[in-house]
Amino acid sequence: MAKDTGSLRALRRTNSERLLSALMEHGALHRAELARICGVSRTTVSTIVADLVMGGVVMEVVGDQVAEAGIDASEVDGRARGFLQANPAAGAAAGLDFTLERVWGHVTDLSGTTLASDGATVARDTPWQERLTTGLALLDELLSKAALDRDALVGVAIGVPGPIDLQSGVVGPSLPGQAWAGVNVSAEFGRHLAVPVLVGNNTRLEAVAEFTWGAGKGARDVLYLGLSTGIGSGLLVDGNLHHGGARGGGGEVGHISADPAGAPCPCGNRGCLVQYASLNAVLKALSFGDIDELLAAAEAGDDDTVRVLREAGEHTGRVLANICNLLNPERIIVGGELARAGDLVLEPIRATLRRSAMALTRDADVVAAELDLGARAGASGAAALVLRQTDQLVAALLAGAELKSNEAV
Amino acid sequence: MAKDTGSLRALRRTNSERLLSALMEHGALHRAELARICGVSRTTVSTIVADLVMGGVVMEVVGDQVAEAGIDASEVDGRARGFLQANPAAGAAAGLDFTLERVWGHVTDLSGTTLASDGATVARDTPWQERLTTGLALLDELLSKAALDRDALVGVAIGVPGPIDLQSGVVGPSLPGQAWAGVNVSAEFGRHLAVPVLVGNNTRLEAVAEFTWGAGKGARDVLYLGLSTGIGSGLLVDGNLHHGGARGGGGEVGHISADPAGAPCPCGNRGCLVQYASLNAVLKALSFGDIDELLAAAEAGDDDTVRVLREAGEHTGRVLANICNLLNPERIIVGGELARAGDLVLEPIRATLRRSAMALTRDADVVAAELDLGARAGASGAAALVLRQTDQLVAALLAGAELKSNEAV
DNA sequence: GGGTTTGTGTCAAGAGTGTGAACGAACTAT
DNA sequence: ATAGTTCGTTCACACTCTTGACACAAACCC
Repeated sequence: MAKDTGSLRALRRTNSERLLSALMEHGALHRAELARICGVSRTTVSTIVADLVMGGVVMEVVGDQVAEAGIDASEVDGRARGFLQANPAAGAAAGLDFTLERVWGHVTDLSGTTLASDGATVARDTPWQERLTTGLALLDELLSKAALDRDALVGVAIGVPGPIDLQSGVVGPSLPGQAWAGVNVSAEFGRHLAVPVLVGNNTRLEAVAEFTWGAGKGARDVLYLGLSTGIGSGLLVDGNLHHGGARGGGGEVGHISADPAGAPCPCGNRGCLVQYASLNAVLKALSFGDIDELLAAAEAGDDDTVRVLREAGEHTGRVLANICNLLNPERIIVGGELARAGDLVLEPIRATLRRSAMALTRDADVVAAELDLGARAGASGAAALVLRQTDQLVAALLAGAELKSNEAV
Repeated sequence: MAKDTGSLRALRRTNSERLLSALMEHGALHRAELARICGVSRTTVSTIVADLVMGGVVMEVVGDQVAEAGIDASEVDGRARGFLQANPAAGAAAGLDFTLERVWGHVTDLSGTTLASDGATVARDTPWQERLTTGLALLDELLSKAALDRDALVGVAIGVPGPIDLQSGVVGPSLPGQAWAGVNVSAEFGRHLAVPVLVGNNTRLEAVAEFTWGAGKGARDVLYLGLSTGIGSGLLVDGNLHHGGARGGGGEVGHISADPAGAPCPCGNRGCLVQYASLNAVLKALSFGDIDELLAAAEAGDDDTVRVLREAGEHTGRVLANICNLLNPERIIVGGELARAGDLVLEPIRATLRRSAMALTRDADVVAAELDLGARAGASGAAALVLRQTDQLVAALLAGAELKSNEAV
């Protein structure tokens, strides 16, 4: 089979893809509606759907599931519709998120439902080869928990610290001692996995998680800001994730200068935002040991704490105002540990933004991240990144379905 | 005809589009090569090409034109190839650029060759309705010069000052007295033109011109900076023109703050870049009347002039460093009148950028705009914008070709 | 309750598209 | 001049989608 040149087969594949994509996007549909959406005849829909059901990619919705899917079929005249939906269990997406001392793994089905999620700690000085095997072991463990094997995966995404060069795919240096620096993560994991491997920066993956399931849902121009040890960001431009620029070095909001007259930063600039609004900077200014002390003091209304958080927010707001004038996002999501301070940091951001940005760009919504800010966010974002690649995903599913239907015959 | 639902026709159309796109991208190809590139059989290529030739969209390259197209067919064995190329005369693209006191029009063929280009002046207080008729008259005049009629157009793009709201398509307010404020330019021109009408900000269109034909050729992540009366910009993200954000307010680099402690700006911010690096600001600081005086003094080596230009460059460089850390463009193009000062302003930009941006993002090329910086740039960019929409363009050509081939029968 | 309306899903006939194999054409190398 | 190579075209064939017709199922109308 698979004489793929055949452009008549390509037509059928194209139509199959359209049908499946429509089902994944709209949830559950009946054949006639599907035909209208995709611009093909009901006949064609029926024949293709029969194949897809045979391949296990699509399933008929029966009985209670109809109500569950939130369809009211009773409102209209005519024959009852046979509803169809993409089979969430036709495949799985996995994400692995490597931070300095931890690996977190996350496996979801195609609807984004979490099947398994867990983490493991690693020593700071662990070389990347060892991290890789640890990550793969974690992945296999999660898969077995979910009663799946690697064949079920439609893709895997890997989160690492630091920038990823767009052309070479190699991770660039960021912090000294970055374990993955100089490694082509996609290629290395590709040796062990038979599916596409995507790579992204940790913070950008958190952003993807928010775009997909959190505060960024439905928006097309979003900036996610991660106020953590460092300050990273993820950017959604017209519905597409920004790739990080020519050498993947983009998104470093933490080293945008909030004050050109400020203190020098190791990066070469002066008055970088990290000096005012990173978790480290705030803790240091208040001599707190960790975020919980900070939050306790904030809740108690400690003046110094409120002031430092306000100043952090104001500096952040000034930087955001500049970004708004450049890109005019419709929504700004603030995440990272410091976002747990809530309005104490968000309100100063909003006020400064409204004061400093231009009339047309200043009304961006500034909202807190919705997803849990723990270690899981990056890994779930990685899985989300896989699910976002609808095209590849659909193609993978169809290839798999073709195999299965052939086996069946 | 044109029962467009027919998905078999869709297949043929898809293949026709692929063939035509390949021809437009690669220049000139023979049938076998075309088949290899598009993944279809030579048979199919032959039949489709026959139709396209009939429709006038594609033409056979004969005689001297072969050498002209830069093909050496002699190097290989086998039968001589019949080369094909997209017919540049199969359609035309037009751009109209409205500035405060001028309209400029530009008409090109499909290869981007200028067919006609001219301008007209209008009074500052002319309402938009009158500007519209002036523009259309100019367009018709240019078309008649080029011996074309409106049917030949595959699209028109309009440049206006100010932001364009993404959802509504309405021009937002910018300068007081902006003639187009509140107008849906695309819809209004659409009443008079039977082709797609695109709308863009003046500066962004200059950027498109540079991306397409000037200093931005071949790059995928580019920032164009227009240092003129105001400071605007155009942004290319991974090969796509940035649309200006949620409300079209993006790109306002001039109101990014270069110094939070600087003087207040009417926009609400402090120390905006326009205060240091706009043409007006520089002229005012040196008490010059126009750009020519400035350039003369610069060439004469006047210390004050050199200093002010250096400071303008340094402020610009600081702002660009922040943008580089956010988006990591591979190339930055500096245009607008002030760019005529050349290295006197570019070198300080480069030096500041190298000092202030992060290691990975600081090596963006900073180059001067290549195209003439006169009134023509915006209009030619508008035409380029039309040519960039390859999909729509190809679709329009095929529709036209189908008509013509039917007429022929 | 029965007839009508509306809309769904499937079947057979028909039209259109792309492919593969085979063939003639044209050019290079020996 | 001959062999080898590649190109462009022709024809039978296989495949896909559509159209029109029909059976079916629910809701509406009287």
